[in-house]
Amino acid sequence: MEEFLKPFKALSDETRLRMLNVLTAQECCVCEVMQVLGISQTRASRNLKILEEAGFLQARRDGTWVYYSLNDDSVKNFAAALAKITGHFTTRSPLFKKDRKHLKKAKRAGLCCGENSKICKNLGTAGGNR
Amino acid sequence: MEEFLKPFKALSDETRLRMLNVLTAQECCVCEVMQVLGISQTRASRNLKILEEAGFLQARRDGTWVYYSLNDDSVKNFAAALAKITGHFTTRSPLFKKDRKHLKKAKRAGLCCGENSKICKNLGTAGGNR
DNA sequence: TTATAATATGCATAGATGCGCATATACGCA
DNA sequence: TGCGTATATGCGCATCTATGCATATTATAA
Repeated sequence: MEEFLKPFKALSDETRLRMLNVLTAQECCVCEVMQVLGISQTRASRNLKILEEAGFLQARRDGTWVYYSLNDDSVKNFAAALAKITGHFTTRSPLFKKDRKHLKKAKRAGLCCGENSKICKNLGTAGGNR
Repeated sequence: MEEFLKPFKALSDETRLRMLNVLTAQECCVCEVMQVLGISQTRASRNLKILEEAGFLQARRDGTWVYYSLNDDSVKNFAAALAKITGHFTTRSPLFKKDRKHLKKAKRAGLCCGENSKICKNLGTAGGNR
């Protein structure tokens, strides 16, 4: 997965949002999370890991237990970045930059609409590159 | 889908992030988006709609064309909410509130670990409610 | 070293998601 | 009213995701 997508994917799941909600209040071990949310051990462990790998959580081992806690800075930084989609994410992915370039070059008149509509259609069908 | 999940889901896709990136720069019709990103018409239309339904975009019809533009407030509000996961999202979903309650009631000692570990295991296997 | 508890992970599967194709709909114009 | 262009959508399929089950791994203590 594209690296910059990770945090977005991590947040797109109810279980994981519930986890953040709980961990915002206090650090918890896997065991506690699973009980508070009423979910299985596997589910707790896996989703905590996903949040950790996205940078939102940090893990701390204490004997047999692994305690997860919110990386508050990470959440705030991410939120701040999101607030100004422009620029920030652009610098993270060459694809984003390219899109911007395309946009600049394209004057609306020439881009689509009117006599160029065939280009439009061709593009539409040309795909297949899922 | 849970309503509060919508914006998160909407942001968890590369195509849609690219769209936001472009629409941040200027309002575009579907036709333009598909050409700038080099994607099919179907794909453009569908994903723009998803972003719109999540509240990030607004659509404006002008004759045959539908122009989409960034709802900047929406993005900023969402980002602000995300920055303080605590509280804000809690008020959006009863499930979130419930989790918090569980957490408060539970004293760490009694929650898991040690002699109560069986409860842990039972919970783990009890599931089946995917 | 062996037993036990907490956590992580390989594998299989049901459900969600993304997208192309074909087609429907919306709109302007003759 | 009929036609061309732009956009939306039903359907089907390939892929991704989340999860349970069984099992491995890590750590503690006897």
